[in-house]
Amino acid sequence: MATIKDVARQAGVSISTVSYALSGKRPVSEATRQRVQKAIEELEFHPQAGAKMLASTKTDIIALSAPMHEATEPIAFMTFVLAIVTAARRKGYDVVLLTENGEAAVQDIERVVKTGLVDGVVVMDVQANDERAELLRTMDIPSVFLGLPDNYEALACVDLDFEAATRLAVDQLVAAGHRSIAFVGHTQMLYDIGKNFVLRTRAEFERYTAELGIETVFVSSDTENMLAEIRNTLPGCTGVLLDCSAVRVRDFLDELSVEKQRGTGDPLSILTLASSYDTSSLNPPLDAVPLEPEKSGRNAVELLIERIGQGTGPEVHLYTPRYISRGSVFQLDGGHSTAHHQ
Amino acid sequence: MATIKDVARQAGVSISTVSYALSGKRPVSEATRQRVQKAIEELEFHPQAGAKMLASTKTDIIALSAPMHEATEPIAFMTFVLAIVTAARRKGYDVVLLTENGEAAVQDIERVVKTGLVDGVVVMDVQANDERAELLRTMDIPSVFLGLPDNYEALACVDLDFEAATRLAVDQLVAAGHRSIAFVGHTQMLYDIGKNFVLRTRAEFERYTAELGIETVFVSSDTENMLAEIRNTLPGCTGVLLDCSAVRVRDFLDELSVEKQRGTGDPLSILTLASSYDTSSLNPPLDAVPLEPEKSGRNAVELLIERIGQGTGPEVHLYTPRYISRGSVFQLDGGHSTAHHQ
DNA sequence: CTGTTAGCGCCTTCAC
DNA sequence: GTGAAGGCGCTAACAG
Repeated sequence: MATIKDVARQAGVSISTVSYALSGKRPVSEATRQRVQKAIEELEFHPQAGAKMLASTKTDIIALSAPMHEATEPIAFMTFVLAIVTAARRKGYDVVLLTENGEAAVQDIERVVKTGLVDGVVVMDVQANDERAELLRTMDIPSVFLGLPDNYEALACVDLDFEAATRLAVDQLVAAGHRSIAFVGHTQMLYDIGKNFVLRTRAEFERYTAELGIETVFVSSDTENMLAEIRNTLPGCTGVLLDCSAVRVRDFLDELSVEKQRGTGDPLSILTLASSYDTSSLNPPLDAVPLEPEKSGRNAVELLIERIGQGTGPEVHLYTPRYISRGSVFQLDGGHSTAHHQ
Repeated sequence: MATIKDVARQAGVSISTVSYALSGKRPVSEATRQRVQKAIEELEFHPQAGAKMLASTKTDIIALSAPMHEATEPIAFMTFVLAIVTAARRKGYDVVLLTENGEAAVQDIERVVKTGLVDGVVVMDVQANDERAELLRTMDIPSVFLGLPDNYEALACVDLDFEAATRLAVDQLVAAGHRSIAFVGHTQMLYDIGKNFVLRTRAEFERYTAELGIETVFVSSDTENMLAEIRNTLPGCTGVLLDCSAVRVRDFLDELSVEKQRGTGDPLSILTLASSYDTSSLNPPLDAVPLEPEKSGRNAVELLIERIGQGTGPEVHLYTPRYISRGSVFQLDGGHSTAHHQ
């Protein structure tokens, strides 16, 4: 295995020149940098990760705390992980994946940080009362939360502005003339374990619709026949906001299609909220206020790396929701589709 | 940050004694080991990953090559990743996740290996003609493939025993009285490019049914209407073995449901072979000889770690198939469901 | 712009 | 059963 010493000898320069040619932390003349480069290639030199870590306390590795549990949604999980790993690699970082949850997640983070394995931590699947927030607040290592814990003091977080997203969705329905709206939420378990954005979304829906004087009903996606439940509880309902898993969205559409075949039930305007899955290939394609995992994942990594370099203070980045129109929200009176927005 | 030196001083022993107390590579008297342990806790000592790597060329990290592409199935991906990370952590290893595919996947593996970041590599989503096989064959680092590439010479692989799985599936149908069985295979392309397990499964089906004197027909899942093809070619057919993609399984069930509504066609016993997807939530739920990601993922990691320790030769581990009964295979004569197996 | 050199923290061979 | 000491390969002062 070739070492930096071999490269130095081969290129006829000193060890430090090789090091600086590699890191760019000191100017190196073009001529010598070329000779160094040539030697590196000839010897197939690869800087040893361990030696670099030891000497510089930089590892070029970040930890991704992605706790997995019963309620983990495969598509969202995969999309986030892919976005984060891809963004990290683009910046020259590798990712160690931590999948434990609860107390074990805390211990894993503690371990990789204290042993100096990682330069920073990305926290996925943030709970309202997340134990990892308390840990990282006191831990003197850069971290970024993908989601907003209740107490986000002294933390860096990036998240969709769920309140704004909820209002945006409601606004679309209201603009189309709807005054009686159903909200299909997540499973009861998610509310119980205190998953933050799930709670915030539902709360904002209720607050905002009340403010607008809209009639509403909440249906959790544990409900066997969600549509029937809506029809029974809120007979005048004309719009539905889906804030649940991709699977249950599909189930809901199935129920709707059965209803349509039977010829019962008035048409419903439908849109999905905070969807991390693709709503364009559903039948019918659905309007959406998407979660955009790729975007937030990338943002989180970039923010983290910025902080690894400079170590700035706490900051919460709530990104503005976007509305994607696919024709599943209809004007209530005229029966026309709403204008298409971006 | 406490170093091993601090621990040594605090415990009143030498540095090497601390090191050996930690690694257990040399006997240490119970008394001193306790003093060392106490000092470690008091100082909150955490061995530095980089220093350990440099000195020992052991990293306690493995790479997981889990290429992600358009066709990646979220559930299978998540299940495999979880199984692998969990198994690795249990053995004291961290996992760096590599998500690139194609040539970039090869380069990523090369990089983490050459820089000495990892002690071994687990290869997921193995293709018939996988570029990573060629790389790792020549790479002098322990690796384990989750799946069998065409050329598995000099490699360690863990996979389902597809021959045994095929026989198990056939046995179930035969035990239920079926003597005329259809085999719905993969697309013709997969057979043409010579994908290993696909060929072996089909070949074993034909060999074994011939041995048992069973009447059969093979239908590739390229066939437009698979069911009609079976009805035409093998009118007496009473059992179907599905060895194709989840999508085509669903299509087949749809064809069957149409047939049932028309009232034509005798009932068929159905079961899936080597399914990595959930067959319990299909309609109807299907008997299965599953692929079992959790099990093979764990096996792969354990085999890898064994090889990191001892570096043995190539080996192919084919694990024994399991039969899951969900009532989709009926007793031919009495019309009773078969006994439920584990 | 380049070279010299002292560590980084731990492992491990050698001596006792 | 324990200690002493020489690296592992690289980074980053310090010195020109």
